[in-house]
Amino acid sequence: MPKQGTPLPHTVLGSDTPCCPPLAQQRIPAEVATALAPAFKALGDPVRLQLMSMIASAENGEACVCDLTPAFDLSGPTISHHLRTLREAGLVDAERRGTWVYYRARKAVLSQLAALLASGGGTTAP
Amino acid sequence: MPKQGTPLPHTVLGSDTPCCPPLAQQRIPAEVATALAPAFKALGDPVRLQLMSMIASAENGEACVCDLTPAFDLSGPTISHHLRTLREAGLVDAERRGTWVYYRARKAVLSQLAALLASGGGTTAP
DNA sequence: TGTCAACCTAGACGAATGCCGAAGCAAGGG
DNA sequence: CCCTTGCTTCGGCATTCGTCTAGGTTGACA
Repeated sequence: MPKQGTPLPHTVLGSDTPCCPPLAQQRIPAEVATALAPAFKALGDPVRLQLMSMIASAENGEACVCDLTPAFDLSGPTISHHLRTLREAGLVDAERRGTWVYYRARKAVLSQLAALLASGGGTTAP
Repeated sequence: MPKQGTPLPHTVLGSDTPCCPPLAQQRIPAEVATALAPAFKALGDPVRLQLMSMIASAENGEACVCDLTPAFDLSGPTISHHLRTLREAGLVDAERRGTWVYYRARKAVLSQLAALLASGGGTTAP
């Protein structure tokens, strides 16, 4: 294997995921839970949650790593690792353009997760 | 001291949490990320995600542990531990009624999380 | 009162996670 | 051509997580 063939891999949770009936409306099957849990787990860290927000709310829908890294008190490799986690959870896409690497949010997946958490019928009941 | 005075404690993420402007609309501050990440982390496990769904979609809005436990190939204490995690993340409430303990979903919190993930404006962008 | 059932807590252990520094690849100048 | 800059991967610790068995604590019932 010539070492570094593929530029940047993604994973899972594309469009083959069953998903989507609101969590509170119908008991979700084990398969769906197993497929979606990694996405929530990826969001279950303050740094990644901020990264996700910075990427998703960026001007052109994409953010450069060179803009993301200095926003934290963490080393470059650590940020890279968190971005990799987000990528492997299917929450973002990465693309290298010239010198820099840009990350882009997969809004469809975010919507999927939002729909799952949405209360379906009875919104709130204080 | 008779040891077990308080019945069952909850934690965090009640109504003091800032929250809510969609993640993709505006970069969320570190405090908010820190406050919300534990909730996502709690959902980042297949078992807890299923538990959450079973509780949230239960008939009367509440589910008995005695109904939850046999749905998994896990020991009772393990399920109890997962329920505790959900409780400490502020996602569910627990109440002991006679012999059984009932768990109830905090739909308001779920809605909060859903709103955060909702794409605000541009739903999907293939 | 004694006994049983339901559920939680405590302690332990392997596996995964978060962090870093050092090293490796890619692109763009001198 | 080499050298610098940007980002990722690699190898290592310290910490956290998921699971179990064992041992309470509470409530119901004979």
